[in-house]
Formats: sequence, structure tokens, C-alpha cells
Amino acid sequence: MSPLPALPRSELEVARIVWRLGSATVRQVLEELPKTRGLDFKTVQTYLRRLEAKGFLSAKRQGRSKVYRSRLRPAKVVREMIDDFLDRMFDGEAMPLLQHLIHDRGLSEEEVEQLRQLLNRLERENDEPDKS
Amino acid sequence: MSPLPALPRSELEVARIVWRLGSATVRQVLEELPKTRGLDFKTVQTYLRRLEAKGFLSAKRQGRSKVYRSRLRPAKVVREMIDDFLDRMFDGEAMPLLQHLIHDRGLSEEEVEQLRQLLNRLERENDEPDKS
DNA sequence: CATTGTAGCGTTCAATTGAACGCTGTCAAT
DNA sequence: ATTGACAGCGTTCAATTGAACGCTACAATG
Repeated sequence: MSPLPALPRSELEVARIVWRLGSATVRQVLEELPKTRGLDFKTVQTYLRRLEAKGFLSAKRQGRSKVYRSRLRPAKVVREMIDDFLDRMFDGEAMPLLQHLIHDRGLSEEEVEQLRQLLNRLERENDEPDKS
Repeated sequence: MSPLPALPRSELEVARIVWRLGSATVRQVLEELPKTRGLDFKTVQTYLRRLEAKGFLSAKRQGRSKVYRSRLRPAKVVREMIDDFLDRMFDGEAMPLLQHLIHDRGLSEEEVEQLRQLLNRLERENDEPDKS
């Protein structure tokens, strides 16, 4: 229930790499970062350490290295961050954001189609309640 | 082009009030804040000062008070913040966010309908190019 | 066995952010 | 004219964040 610690820019960037790889050492994360990013090994190490301290990642020693992995379901973390963003920007309302996304940003033809399908699927699920 | 200064939580909260009111003094902003927020007058003053320094707001003196108003189109600022969020969370892709919003959060029946209409309107606009 | 590189740990440091003062100036009522 | 009450300005202060060291441990290689 406690509203998740802050997950600032740089730490998020690193966390997302761990999420994507499933598990990773400092070096692996470093290698996944865009070459242009130019972060130091020690810096990445610091961010991973902080992510562990905040409870986002867990780590276990493997030989001389430490292997980090996600402790929380990434989708859940993402969800919380979206909720938080919604709160800050639109008092928690989803519609204004959707509106901005659709109206203000050029969605590609393809994206529009996908979106439409999402909606249809949702309607079907609504009509015919759980059948699993 | 310069990517807009950071607009952190508390400052955004204050900025949004000014956006909503069109223009406001420190005291007006203070009064619009939820009573539970309990910010000091001076604190709000500080945030407004910072917002002005960062170029989000402009201020002109009116009698003994200062009246703040938005210097940038709020919708534009919002848009930039959405883009930034998208970058941080989903490498700039809108789809994953839309998916999360629709699939993960319970949109109300009504919201779904509104959304569908947004899509339809968009299609119409696409078919028949600008005629304004 | 000595050397060398890589990893971890603890620390540091500047900038930003959340929050609030103290001093001064001034407008407004006694 | 004097006294307040409020507003602005500059300042402060702790916590967080972006970024990076220095020292030590150790494991592999010559």
C-alpha cells in the first residue's frame, strides 16, 4: 500500500534494462545503455544499489559479481507510475490524457486500428462475463 | 526548442492552479489549494517565483501584490510533459500507454463511448482533409 | 607467486526540490 | 502620525538525484 518510492529518470532507465533482460549485472546494464549515454561503470553501480535499497530490485551475489533482478512486477510498477502521472497532471482522470494522445499526437493509421481493436475486445469481454 | 525546464510535483500543482484561474496572486493560489495541503504562504510564493524564473509564468505587479499568469500555452506544456513521460517509460511509443490505460485501468462504460467517438471523429477528419 | 584488472562498498559533491524564515516596504485603519 | 497586517525579496536547509571516486578484495594469467 505504501506508495512506492520515487523512481527518477536515471534510475528508471537502468531499471527498465533489468526488467527487459530479466536479470543483469552492472556490466550488462552498462552494455545495454546507448553508447552516447556515457555513464561510468561506478555510476550504473550506484543506481543499481539505490534501486535495491528502494526495493525495486533484488540482488544476489554470483561469483564476484552481483546479479540484479526485479523484485516487483514491472507491469505493476509501470501502472503505479501512470496513476501517479495522471494524478499530477489531470487529477487522476484518464480521459484528458487519452484525448491528448489521440488528438494532439499524430497516431499512425496502424495505431488507430490497433486502438479500435482494443476497444472492441473490451466490449466483448464486457458483454460475456468471465468464462475461463 | 530547448526542452523546457523541469516542472516538479509541487510547482506543477501550483502552476495548474494559475492555468485554471487564468491569473492569480499568491493568496489566490493558496486559497485554491486543498485545505489539507497545509502549505505556507511563503512556500507558495517561492514556487511561483521559481515558476517565473523558469519561464513558465510571467508576473506583473498590481498594487502591492504580484499577479501571475501563464507565459506558455498550458496545452503545450502538458504535451511536452506527456512526450517526456512517454520517452522515459516506453521509448516514446504511445501504444503501450494506451494499452495500459484501456486494459489495466477500468474505463467506465461512458469513457469507452467517448473514446470510440474520438476515434470516429479522427477517421472522418482523415478521410476528408482540411476544409476550414 | 606477483600482477593486473574488475567488482563491491562506502563516500563524496553539486544541483534540484520541498518547504519555510527574516527583514523590509507599504497600504490601510486608528 | 503610528501601528499593524500583509507582500516581496533574498536566504536557508534538509532530502533527493545525477554522477563519479578511492580503497579494498579477489580471481585469473603470465
